[in-house]
Parts: sequence; structure tokens; C-alpha cells
Amino acid sequence: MELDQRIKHLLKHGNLRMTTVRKLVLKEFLEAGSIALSSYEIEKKFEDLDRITLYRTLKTFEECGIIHQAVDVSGRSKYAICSADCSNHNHEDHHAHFYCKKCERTVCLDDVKIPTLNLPTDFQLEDSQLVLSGVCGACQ
Amino acid sequence: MELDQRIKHLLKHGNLRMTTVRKLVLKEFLEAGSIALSSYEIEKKFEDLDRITLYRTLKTFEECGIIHQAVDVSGRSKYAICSADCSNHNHEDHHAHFYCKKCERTVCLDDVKIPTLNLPTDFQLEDSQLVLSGVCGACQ
DNA sequence: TTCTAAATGCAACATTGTTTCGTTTAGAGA
DNA sequence: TCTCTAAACGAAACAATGTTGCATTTAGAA
Ligand SMILES: [Mn+2]
Ligand SMILES: [Mn+2]
Ligand SMILES: [Zn+2]
Ligand SMILES: [Zn+2]
Repeated sequence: MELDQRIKHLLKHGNLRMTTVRKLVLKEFLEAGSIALSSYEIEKKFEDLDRITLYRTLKTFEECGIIHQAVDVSGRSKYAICSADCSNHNHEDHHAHFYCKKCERTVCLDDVKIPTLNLPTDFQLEDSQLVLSGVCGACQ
Repeated sequence: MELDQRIKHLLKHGNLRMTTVRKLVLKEFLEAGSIALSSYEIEKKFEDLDRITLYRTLKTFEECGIIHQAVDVSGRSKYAICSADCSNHNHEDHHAHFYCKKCERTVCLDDVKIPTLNLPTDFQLEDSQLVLSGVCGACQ
């Protein structure tokens, strides 16, 4: 499907209005693919994009199942486009993320699923995040 | 071993001077055990403890293998005392951490080791962090 | 006890994110 | 196509978290 079509489709599916900022930001994520983007990276790409609006857009997209969050080792939040099966308040992409210490990029490792672990019985598990770090292929 | 003795031993082992702040902070970590502490939590416990010095102390302890870092889901850094086998610039405690969404505490799950995974070959893995979240035993 | 490198304390700054509130606008309905 | 309103935006103000530079204090070796 064409990019503009996918954008329209995703926003409609999430019951979101088609605003300039949303189309702009969503385009970035679609183009980034499995590379996760920080708020700052998006912000600096568009001079007249308001920081606050951007934060709100990211939160909205995350809640709708359009993007998912990946914390990186430095504590910064990054976001990447979700796989098809995520929906409103229900994320299904439980994969690991790799943070490259050289280029500082975070990539989704869609094929590295987070394994099931047995916790002490009194912990009630809801989410899990696996953050790997090292050097990516491009940086070696 | 007595608390003061352990503090002396750990600082000496890390080749660190025995300063007031370091003894104070290290005591907190020893008493906290497997509960990870944020900078803020320590800071508010001692009114006249300088924020900047505290950050530096945490960094120093981390480098010496006295405490280890655990990112929590909110992006905040937390720290907990290391197991015996960590040393200068060489951490050996590769366990998962559990973040309770209710009490916001992070605990070390010393027995939950991070499993080995097969990554795409071009990634050179150095570290891994596994952050589980949900509700802890005390909060149910 | 002396002396110096290490540690501290303060100021100033940077990054990341939230809240409040007035203004603009998307898009549903007439 | 036009009107109208809830949703989204933009600006200001604030908070949390962390770093850097520099002058002062201090631990502990000699
Ligand atoms: Mn991902
Ligand atoms: Mn731990
Ligand atoms: Zn890289
Ligand atoms: Zn709890």
C-alpha cells in the first residue's frame, strides 16, 4: 500500500483526526521501520514542530497501538511502528530491542521474542522489556 | 559481618576514600538489599546531602562494582548493591529486575537470570537488561 | 604533622517530560 | 457547502533528572 494510504488507514483505525502533525510524525515512523526514534530526533527534523504537541502525539499513537515504546540504556524513550496486530491499549509486539553504543540507534528485533520466565509466585507479571546493547552491524 | 565493617571493606576493595557521603550512601544500599534505590529516594532521606555529590557517588560506586544500575519503565535509573563477584568495571550480576506499578519499587530478581538468545549474526552483544513489570507480592 | 590529589559543594546549564489554558481546526451534521 | 463544537494545537511555566566547571575542603600517604 502507498504511504499516504497507510497513514490514512492507521489514523482512521485508531479513531484519530487527520491533522498535519500526526501525518508528518506517522510518516517518519513508517519510513523508519524497525529503527526506533526518540522525540528529539523527530523534533530536530522539523523546525516548526512544537515539542509539546509532539509528546502528546507520541502518547496518543502509543495508546492507540500505532507505535510502541522502547526504553534505551540511557533512559531515553524511543518509539517504533507497531506490527499489524496491536490495537487500542493492547500491544502485541513483545520483542527485544537492541541499542548500539556507537551510533546510539535502537532497533526492533522483531524475531527475538522475550522468553517466558518463572518468577517467584508472588509477582504478578504484566509487561516485560528486554534491552540488549552492544555494537550493531553497521558500526563494526 | 557487621555493617560498618562491610562498608569499610567495600570501599577499601574499590580503592575509594572513606568519606562521610560514601559511608552514608553505601549504608543505604546495604540496608536496602535487593530493593533498588533512585537518586531521589536517597537524596530526600538526608536533607543536607548534595545532589551533585550523590550523582557522582552513584557513578563511582557503579564503576567500582559496588552497585549496579537498573533502568525502570519510567526511564528513571535505580541502583542496588552488587553480589560479591562484581569488581572494577566488571559486573557479573546479570539478573532481571521487577518494577511494581503500584508501589513503584524495583527489586532485583537475583535468581531470574537473563537467558541467552540468538541474535542476528551482525549484532555484537555486550550487555542485556530485562525489566519485568506488574504488581509485587506486597501490593496484591 | 604536612601536603596533595581526590572529593565535595555551589552555580549554571541541558535534556526530557508534564500541566494549564487560550486559540485553532477537523470533520460530523445541517 | 456552511456551521459548530469537541479535539488538537501552541505557548508559557514548571518539574525531574542529570552533567560540567571551578573553587574549597579533606582523606590519608609520606
Ligand atoms: Mn520494537
Ligand atoms: Mn539487580
Ligand atoms: Zn550502530
Ligand atoms: Zn509493589
